[in-house]
Formats: sequence, structure tokens, C-alpha cells
Amino acid sequence: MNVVTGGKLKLIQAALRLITETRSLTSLGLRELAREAGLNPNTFYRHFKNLDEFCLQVLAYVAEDVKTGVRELRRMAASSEQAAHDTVTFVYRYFLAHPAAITIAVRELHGPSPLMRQALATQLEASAREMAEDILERGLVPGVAPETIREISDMTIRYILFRAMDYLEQPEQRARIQAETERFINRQFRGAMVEHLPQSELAAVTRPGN
Amino acid sequence: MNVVTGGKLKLIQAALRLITETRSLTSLGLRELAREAGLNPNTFYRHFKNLDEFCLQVLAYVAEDVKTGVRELRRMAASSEQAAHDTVTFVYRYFLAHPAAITIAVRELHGPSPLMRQALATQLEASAREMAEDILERGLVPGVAPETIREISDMTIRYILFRAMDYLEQPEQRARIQAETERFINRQFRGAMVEHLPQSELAAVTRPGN
DNA sequence: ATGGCCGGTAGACACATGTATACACCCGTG
DNA sequence: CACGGGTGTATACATGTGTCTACCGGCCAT
Repeated sequence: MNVVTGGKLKLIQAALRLITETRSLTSLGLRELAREAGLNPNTFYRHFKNLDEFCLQVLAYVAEDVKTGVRELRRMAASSEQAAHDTVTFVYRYFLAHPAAITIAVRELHGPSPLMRQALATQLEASAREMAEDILERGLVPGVAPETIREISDMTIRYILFRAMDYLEQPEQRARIQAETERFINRQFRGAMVEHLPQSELAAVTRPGN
Repeated sequence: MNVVTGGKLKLIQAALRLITETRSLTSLGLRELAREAGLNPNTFYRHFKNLDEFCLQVLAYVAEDVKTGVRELRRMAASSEQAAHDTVTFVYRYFLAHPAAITIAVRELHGPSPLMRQALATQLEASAREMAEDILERGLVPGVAPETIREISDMTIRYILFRAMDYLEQPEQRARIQAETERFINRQFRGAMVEHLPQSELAAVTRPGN
């Protein structure tokens, strides 16, 4: 267990605080961090070689946080019908309690630093794999190929990521965002179930009303 | 027609050049831009009040570019069966020729500047509305409510945005990314068509093989 | 021809930044 | 006790930045 303490922790937490304002991780400065942490600028060098290494460590720190969330989520079994709803509810509540995590993820996933992008892509891939595994084990979406489930999981993770950002920033829209997210997920999986049907046959099962 | 020339154009094009490297629009500096444009730093002030205004103007500049692309796209009628394929092919080819546009969009849509985010959200909303209109007019997805089409269009625009980034950066993966994009779009719309069916009925229409 | 404006330049200012070196303190080990 | 490593501090330097004021040439309309 790599527990972080002292000045190192102070600096990381300073970064998390600054990021929830309008900043991105890679744009933070060494002196800025030290100021926010109430430390001397040079203390930074006691703990990190340079800003790149710092960013990676902050990422690792929040990733650790998120992993415990995912573990909780997997323990929470849901019925097939309600799986999307319960999962989305849980995830958004979780991010509400850990705002810095998604802010970092969203900002850096497509940000200017290749280093961060690569590190985050790895994290997301792991999460997508885990999600796909879970869906397959619980047989939530019968008759769909595992690769397809994997593909949809990947997309869903990304979708949730940036919708979670909206969710944080627009408190009055939260119900709507959550509903849209659930619809998005259901559409993806339902779409996959009827993917191979020709357009004509598909139209037949669609009710005229609505 | 608000045609841009001279030093102003030089500065904007300098920004587009710098962005295709590993930079984001809002992180560019005034002197950096002038250097890249081969101008005196102070010339910047002849054309822009400050960096914020500059960013907005660059955004407007590329948005103009993209709009002409969308107009071309709408003139290109496609059959219902092939609509997704042809559209995606066109869009990715287009972005390949205008790499700065998507780079800016992707970086700033979730970037640290609220100003940019808001401006981009407006642009994307307009594009989504246009796409939904087009789909409705051509009756490509029968039996789905207009709001739903609107919602899916919005999501699709965003999806294409960041997949286009991957598309640019990973030349060897382009075929795969394009195929995934098409599957994504089809799944969304097909999912919407069977959205109201209960799980049991849905399972009935799904063939057991594959 | 002249006066004003537009675009571009030059120099200087106050400040912030990353980095390097050197110093001070605490605390556990020998 | 001494000492050495980990942690935090002070000072300093070179460089980069946004912004200000002043200057200069061309161009157009009066």
C-alpha cells in the first residue's frame, strides 16, 4: 500500500483543489502548486523530478480512488432490467463526491500532453474491460458477441466521463442528464441486439404508434 | 463576407500551425504566436484586444471552414441503407484535410476555459440540429420521435469529434475507427427504433446464431 | 499637400516561471 | 555522541510573459 503523506500529499491535494477551478492538470505550475499547498517552491523537487512525473502521480492517486469505487459498484448486483439505471445512479453519485477525478480525466483525455493521454487511455481501457466482463458474467445482454460488448463498454465509459462533467457543472440539469445517459446505454445495447436484422424486418417490429 | 487578410490572418494561421503540434488554443501565448507568424509581438494588439478575443476569432474562423463542409455534405444525398457509411466517410476525409479544426474543438470542448466551452457548445448544438433536420427530412429513421433523433444527433456529433482525433493520430487504425463509428451510429438509431419493446419481445426477434 | 488612420516596429516595465546551489532542521542508526 | 538522509527553506539567475508608450511608413480622403 503506497500511502502518501506530508508535503507530497499537500502538493497533490493542492493540484486537486486547483483543478476543480478552471484549470487543467498539465497547465499547473510548480510555484503555483507550492503556493496553494503553503510550501516553498523548491519543496516540489524533494518529491517529484519534474512536472510530468507529478502529473502522472496525481493521475495514479485519483485512479486509486476510482478503483475502489468500481469495486463497490461490482459488489452491487442489479437486475437486468434495472442495471443501467442503478449503475448510472451509482456512478454519478460517486463522481459527485470525487469531482477532481473526472475533471482530470475529461481535461487530459484529449488534452495536449501525449503522456497524460496515453496514461489515461490505459486506465479507461482497463475500466472498459472490467465493465464488459461484468456484463458478460451476468448475462445482461444475451445474443451479442463479446467484442461488441467490449466495444460498447468502451464507448459507454467515455460517454459517462464527459456527461459526468456536465452533471457536476449543471446541478439543475442532473435528472435530465441521468435520464439521457440511461437512454444512451440502453440504445447501444438494444441496437446491438438487432444489428444484424435488415432494415425491412426491423421496421416490422416497430409499432406505428409513438 | 468577412474575409481575413494580412497580419491578422498570419496570426490565426500561426495558431492553427501551433495547435496541430501538442498545444491547446487557450494555452498559446501572445509572443509565441507573433514569433510563429514572423511578426512583432505588439502587432497582436493591432488586431485583437486580448487572448480571449483572439481565441474566439480563431474559433469563428475554423467554424466558417466547417460550415462549408457541412453544406457540401448535405448536398450529397445518400440512400437510407448507406447513409451512415457515406456520411462518416465524407466527414473523416474532410477532417483529414482540416486537422486544426477538430484539434481545437476536441481540446477546448472540455478544456479549462468556460468561454471556449460555451462558444463550442453553441457551434455543436447548431450542427446537431442541422443533422437531425436532415435525418427527419429524408425520413431515414422512421418511427422515432424527433426529440430522440435530436438527442442521438447530438451524441453522434460529439462521438465523431473525438473519434476524428483518433482518426488523425492513428493512420494505421483508420479503417477500424471508421467501421466502429458506423456501427456506433447504426446501433444508436436501431436501438431507438426498438426502445419501447420489452426485453422479452426483443429477445424473440434476436436470432440465436451469432 | 496635408492630416489622420491603419498596420507594423522598438524598447522598456513589472512580474511569473523553472531550475540550481547552498543552508537549516529533525530524527533514526551507528 | 556524531552523522547522514529526508524534508523544508532562502536566495539567485536566466528566460518568458502581458502590457504600455512612443515611433514610423504608407495610403486615402480632404
